[in-house]
Amino acid sequence: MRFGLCCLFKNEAIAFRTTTAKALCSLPRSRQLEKLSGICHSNAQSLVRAVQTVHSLGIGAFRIMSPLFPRITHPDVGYGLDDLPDGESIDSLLVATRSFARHHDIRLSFHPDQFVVLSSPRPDVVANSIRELAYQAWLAEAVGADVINLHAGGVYGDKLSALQRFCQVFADLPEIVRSRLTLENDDVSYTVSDLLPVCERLAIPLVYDVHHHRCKPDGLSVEEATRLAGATWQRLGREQYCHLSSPKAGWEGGDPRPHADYIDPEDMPACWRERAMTVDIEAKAKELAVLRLMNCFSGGE
DNA sequence: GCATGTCAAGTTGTG
DNA sequence: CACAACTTGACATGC
Repeated sequence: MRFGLCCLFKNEAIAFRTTTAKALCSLPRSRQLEKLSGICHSNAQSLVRAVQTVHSLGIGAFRIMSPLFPRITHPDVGYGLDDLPDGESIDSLLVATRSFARHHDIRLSFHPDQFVVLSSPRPDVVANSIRELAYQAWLAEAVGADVINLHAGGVYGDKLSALQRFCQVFADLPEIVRSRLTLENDDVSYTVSDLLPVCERLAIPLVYDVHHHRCKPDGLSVEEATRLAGATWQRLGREQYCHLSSPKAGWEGGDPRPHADYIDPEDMPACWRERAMTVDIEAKAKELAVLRLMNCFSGGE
């Protein structure tokens, strides 16, 4: 069992900077690139420190935040590493991240945010999504990340048509994207049962989020969903990936979807304990939540 | 200095 | 019909 941290730290002094398109637009291009170069260089340094810190804490996986290089695919202020004054230095920091992660077996992943929707009926939305995925895949290749995990997107009144569009778009994606793309069950629209046929058809893995499954059940037990999702990874010879979180307001009464600061050990499926798998911990207390959970199960492993 | 509103992008469900 | 929730800040602005 390998536990993973998502994007940020609570107590460690590791921060990721950003900027807005609006702020950049008020600058001439050369000043834009200087500003972006400073931010990207700082973030690449933070990424190296993040994987080092994760390793020293005994955590085995790290999800990299999508805007590591902010606004890089923006239509007006987008850029490439080559355009930045510190481009070469940034590139060497990515190489350093990759070699550290590989040497210490830190598994890296990406989770593009809600704007990346391959099933949308709107061609502009799909085109922007493909551009963003190409960027994340390039970055994934640079740092050695094996997973770019997506939700299936909207329903638009007809799930099967939406999934059909997803499959059509998938077929034309570049290989560096396709070889990393995974689908995750969400808490509103698509369950494990909905996604399994798509994953089988496209030969891509299914990331099983047990919290989403509990918010939107589909008749499968947690054990069945774990096993069926696991098979999509095993068939590719890859380690299974799952997500775990606890409801902020508890399972009774309020909305169970918002995430709590820490994981209630009760929410950890018993059938996961002895499994060879990566479990990303989605909790607001970040590395503190991962460490507390690891402590909880350290006797059992 | 410090508080507060704003930030590229999509979709759904709620008030 | 407008707006918050998804993940969660950090930045820019204005006092």
